[in-house]
Amino acid sequence: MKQPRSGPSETRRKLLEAAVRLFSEHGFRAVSVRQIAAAAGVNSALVNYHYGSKDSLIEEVIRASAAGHVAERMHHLSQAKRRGVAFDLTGLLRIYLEPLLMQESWAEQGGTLVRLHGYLVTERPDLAEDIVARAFNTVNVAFIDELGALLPHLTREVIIWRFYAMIGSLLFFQIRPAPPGLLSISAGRCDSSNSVEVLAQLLPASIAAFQAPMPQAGGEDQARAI
Amino acid sequence: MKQPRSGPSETRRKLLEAAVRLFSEHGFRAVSVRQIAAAAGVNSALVNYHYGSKDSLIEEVIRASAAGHVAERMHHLSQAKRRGVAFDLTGLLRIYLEPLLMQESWAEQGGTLVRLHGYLVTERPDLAEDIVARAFNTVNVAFIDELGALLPHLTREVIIWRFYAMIGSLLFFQIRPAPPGLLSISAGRCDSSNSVEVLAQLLPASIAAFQAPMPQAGGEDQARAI
DNA sequence: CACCGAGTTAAACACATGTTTAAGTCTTGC
DNA sequence: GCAAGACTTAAACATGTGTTTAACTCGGTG
Repeated sequence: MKQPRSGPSETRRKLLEAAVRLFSEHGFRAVSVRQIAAAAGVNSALVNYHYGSKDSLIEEVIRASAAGHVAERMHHLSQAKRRGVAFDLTGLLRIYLEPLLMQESWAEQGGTLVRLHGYLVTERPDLAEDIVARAFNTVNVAFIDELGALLPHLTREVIIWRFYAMIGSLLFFQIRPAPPGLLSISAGRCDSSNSVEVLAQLLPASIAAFQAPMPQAGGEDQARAI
Repeated sequence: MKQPRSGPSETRRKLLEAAVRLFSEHGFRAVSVRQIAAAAGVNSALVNYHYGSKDSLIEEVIRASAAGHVAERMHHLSQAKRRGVAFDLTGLLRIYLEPLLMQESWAEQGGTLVRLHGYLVTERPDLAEDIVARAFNTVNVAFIDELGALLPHLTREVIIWRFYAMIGSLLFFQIRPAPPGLLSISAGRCDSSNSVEVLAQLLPASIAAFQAPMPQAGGEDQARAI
């Protein structure tokens, strides 16, 4: 009646899946190794056996979650470039944001990767710089390059500032449950768990933000003027 | 040679100060009661004696940190309204953002309150809705009202979406150390620990975002079009 | 068959956590 | 002076953490 010994690294996969789900729902610090093992239905010593340590598991979770998305977005980008299509700002930002919000490919529910990224950045800044650089820098640089080509009136620095501002908004909207106050202040009419709506709101605002003129040099003098 | 018994609730104050500093630097989950007591130079049982529990201390930390800022911003707002001055979008957003970034009044270093808010939202979503509502809703609603008066082409919902997008960017830039990739991609030229620079970058982009036209109705159809 | 080694298990380890306890100290008001 | 009570202390408590250990299972190979 016993299952045939589940093929090598069958439980490895189950552990990774459980870890992705739990980490993306509650963060890295709030989820224990034992909870992950329980969710995967295996002994808790196995995460150390298969992944060495919790930190290595975290690293692997991000790596595995990011790989598919990065590939997908790079593919869309090069495809759009080849066809010479979608190279207005709207098309470009859509290619960047849509996979992150809709998550058609890798996992079922949307936003998993974005939330993992957010938790990593806030809870494990010691790991974040390296992991994020490895996982996201290439795709981010590629999009920043394209943004630079479409926005010749901006320096690269300003583009980077605005790119990160957009990521910040995206991360904030992906917090679960909703960012506190969003629902109550809007009387329930702004629901950030509706990814389609988030995209519809974020896109035109981000486009306008990127199209804004250069900030005036010497922010010092400006900033004091209140 | 012993200090005269430090007045009642002298250590209460020391505990709160240490908690604000440590929580805002490392988050709520990463800082233990014992670390706070050690930083305050008192016995670790005293945080439970004076504050009841770690959760109550967290609540008090946010409440105490927010009180000064909220008052300051409401004061600036009503003052500007009375003088009929600064009521373009730039002036309004400056009144909102400047105290959060510069933090002239309550604490020395900038961004403390913003980081506390960010950690609360990501690490303690169970406490966040209530605490944030009590601490920030009045000032946020006040600013959203003024934004609505200045942006008659937008519905209130859209204003709320864009307001929260701005808060998300702000939170992201206040992460310490810098959001991973910001420094490396920009080769060190974008430094989010420079609050003056953050304000100079965030302000024109947010202004443009608020001035953007209404998003087209029926985001569904739009969003699928890739 | 014997055996190797990858996989799995329950138990233990060493330590950190938030909180409580019981005894103590000191200030204050009567 | 002395009792009431706010405050402080070291120690213990109960639980949870990541990780390690030693025994064990079992399929595949020489």
